[in-house]
Amino acid sequence: MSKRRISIEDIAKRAGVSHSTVSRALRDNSLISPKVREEIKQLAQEMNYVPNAIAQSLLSSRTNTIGVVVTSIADPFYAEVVEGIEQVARSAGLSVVLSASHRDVEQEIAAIDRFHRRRVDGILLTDSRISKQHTQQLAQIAVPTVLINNQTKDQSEMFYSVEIDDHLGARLAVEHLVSLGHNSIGYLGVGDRSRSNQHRLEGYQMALTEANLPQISDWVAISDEDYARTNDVVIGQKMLPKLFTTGVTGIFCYNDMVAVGALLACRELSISVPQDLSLVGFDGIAVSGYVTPPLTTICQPMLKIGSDAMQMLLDLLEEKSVENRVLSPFLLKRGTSGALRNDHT
Amino acid sequence: MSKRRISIEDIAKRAGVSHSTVSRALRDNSLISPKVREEIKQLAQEMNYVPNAIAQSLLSSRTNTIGVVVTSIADPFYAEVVEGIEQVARSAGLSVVLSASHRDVEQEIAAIDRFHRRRVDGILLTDSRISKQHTQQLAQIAVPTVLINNQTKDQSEMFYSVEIDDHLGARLAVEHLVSLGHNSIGYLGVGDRSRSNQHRLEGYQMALTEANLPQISDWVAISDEDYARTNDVVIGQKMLPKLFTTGVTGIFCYNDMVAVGALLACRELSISVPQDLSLVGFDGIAVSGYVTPPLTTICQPMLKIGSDAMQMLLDLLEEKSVENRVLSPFLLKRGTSGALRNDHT
DNA sequence: ATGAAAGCGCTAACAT
DNA sequence: ATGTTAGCGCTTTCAT
Repeated sequence: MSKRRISIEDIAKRAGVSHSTVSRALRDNSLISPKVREEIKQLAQEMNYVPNAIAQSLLSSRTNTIGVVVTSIADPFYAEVVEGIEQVARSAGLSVVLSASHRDVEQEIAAIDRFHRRRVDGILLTDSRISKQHTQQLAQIAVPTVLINNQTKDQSEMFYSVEIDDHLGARLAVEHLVSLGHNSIGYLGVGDRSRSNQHRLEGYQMALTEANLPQISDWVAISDEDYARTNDVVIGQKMLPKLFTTGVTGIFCYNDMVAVGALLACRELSISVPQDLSLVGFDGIAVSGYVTPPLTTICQPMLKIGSDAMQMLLDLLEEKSVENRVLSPFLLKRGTSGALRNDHT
Repeated sequence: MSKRRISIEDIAKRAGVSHSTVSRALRDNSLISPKVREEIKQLAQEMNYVPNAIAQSLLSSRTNTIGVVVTSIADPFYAEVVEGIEQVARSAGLSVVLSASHRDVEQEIAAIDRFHRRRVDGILLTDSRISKQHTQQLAQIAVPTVLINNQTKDQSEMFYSVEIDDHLGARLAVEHLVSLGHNSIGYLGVGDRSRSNQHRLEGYQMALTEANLPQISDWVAISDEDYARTNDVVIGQKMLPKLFTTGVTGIFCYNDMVAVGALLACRELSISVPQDLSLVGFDGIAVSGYVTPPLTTICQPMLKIGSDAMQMLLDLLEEKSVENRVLSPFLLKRGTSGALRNDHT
């Protein structure tokens, strides 16, 4: 492994010209005579010259790189979002540096800090937990930043954002259950996602109110901090039994993984879905279509969330003005929701 | 968004010292008096100085960055592998640049080329399809490269590699079915994964031979190119009906997604699994545990594949000698495999 | 203990 | 049309 790579200088020597001539020839500068231009290009090819993007960056103060923070790379939801990000980024000639935060503010800050040192051109933060105090610290860095499904309540006025309409999604879920005749509808949520969980809970409550349905506190089950580190399927599995005993006939779950867990618990307990209990998830990740029965769920346009956010970042880089986006989820009716049985007590 | 960031020079001016003093102070050079060292550090803090890794890289010819190519970011298998990669990379202070190849050689080459321009310190290629001719082109670049589950048959002598023992995995799958009493065992494979599909098929055949079981060509179904772009679940779904009519009682599927597709097809056709048909998958991705019944599968240690490969890369960067690794998969017995029914024709 | 100067590989303004 | 020079931000000799 030779340490030094071929540089523009090396080519210049071999060609008997100055390094700037080489630079110009390689960049198709019109001032260079077509003849030498071709010669130099040919030579560069032969010498296996690969331009040094680091040196170019130092000069241009553009790295053509963006940083992306996800909670976990193996998270099927954000994997899909990142897929959307990467597609747009790549076609714009930008590389994606990926880092995982594991829903930990410290790790998130650390990742952002590494991005800054690397002088990324822009940053995309998913499920961000940076609070106001950190914001100040990050504010002066002055790198275009777009938040995707931001989880902090207070500020978004500093950064741009792309979000899903959690209120709407929750209402769609509950309204769907209501339309099937359910009137004892529960919510199975998670404790560690502050904002989205909060919004989905609010949407759930609003929908119940509008439908003139009762709200029983026992019908709302939010996993406590003990489960915060376990995965969502386990949360669903553990929480379902108790929630079911409250007599609910339909449950809106925080997300698909929780719903899958709930579904597994139902099988364990011989609760028939949707005959005994209807389940609605949220996200629309692939796995939701593979379980039995396939999950009725509120779909987020995952690829679009990613590509929209990335497009916003591109616009920001070109100093265009952009507007925050709130995308709408939609109901995908599948097998886990059904009409309320008449004989249900 | 101010264009110019705070530089070491700016701090130097404010501190009334030279920029090299600042550099030394910041790097804890022992020659600097403790007093000014602290003063300068303090000042840097106040001025929100963020060191420019680009400039450092230009000098050190080390970017502390590695490039990773995956087929698709949203692929649950490689997502898990990348998770393992990123964990090790991060704790070693390296950032991960991620790119998707979509199983296309051109895109793979393009990604590698971008990595080279960016002067990544090392490269990790998953499911690589680069053939011998490309290898030459890539050889002179001289960046430590580790292949993960490489798909090209010919060469690996140029690069290091971490692989799963596909032969072993296939044998484990078939032997499991044999041990359950099956003697008409089929293979459901995919057409576009040259090497791993080939190896799993070979392992299947070897295991059958060793068990003195018949090999009927109709029992081997490999999806043709038409399905190459569709996802694996669809492949399983489309291929199963015909394969089932050949009278097999057990099927070893190329991977979990194919097996999930096969399982969905079975439900469609009212084929009971495992009563009428046993199914074995490969990979051990999360979804395999969520379907009904949960999939019996051959597990690959995905996180370990990633972290081992990354560790190899780290060793390579430190000029240590490394050896290729072949990891062993293992059987996870779950619900889709069962004893052969006596009344089966 | 600190400053001055060179140089990493490149681009661009300024000669010629 | 091409060469010379400066400089991006940093580290590292080499002086002092």
